Amino acid sequence: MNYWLIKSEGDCYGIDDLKKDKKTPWSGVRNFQARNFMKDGMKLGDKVLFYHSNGTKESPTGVYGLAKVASKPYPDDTAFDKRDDHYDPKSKKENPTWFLVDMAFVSKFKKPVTLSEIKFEPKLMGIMVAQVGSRLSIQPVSKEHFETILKMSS
DNA sequence: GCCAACGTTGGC
DNA sequence: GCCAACGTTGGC
Repeated sequence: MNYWLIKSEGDCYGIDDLKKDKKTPWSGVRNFQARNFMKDGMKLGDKVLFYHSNGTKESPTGVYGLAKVASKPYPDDTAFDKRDDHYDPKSKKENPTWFLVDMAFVSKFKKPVTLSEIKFEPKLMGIMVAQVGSRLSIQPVSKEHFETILKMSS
């Protein structure tokens, strides 16, 4: 079992959207490191922290809930679609550049674990998402860090 | 809205 | 293969 953190702009596609959809293809990732985590690292059933970036005062940046990996990796079709925001002419159907997995809703936290709380918690020292300039949209999380954040959410 | 940090591109 | 320029992310 591996643990992950995925980022989404909360007002673009947030935990409530995932709750409504129950399951969604995590499309549009156009970063090689993030792709490799989905393609080679993620296994069915892996647990995932759902993080909202670009928060506001009303809904601050932080972890809002839990998801899980709900498929094996498969090609990201949005890369083939000229009209899609994430169209990538270099990705060919016969040899796709971009892969994704499905994410399924697990739970929404009663209260989010905000980025400032994450930075303040000594047990979370070194967690990637709290590091300056950490822009990676899919990050591995240690079991200890994962469980600490879960505890902080209740 | 600003801007620092980062990944990617492309000229050489 | 280097590195400057550019576009994007994301915290504030």
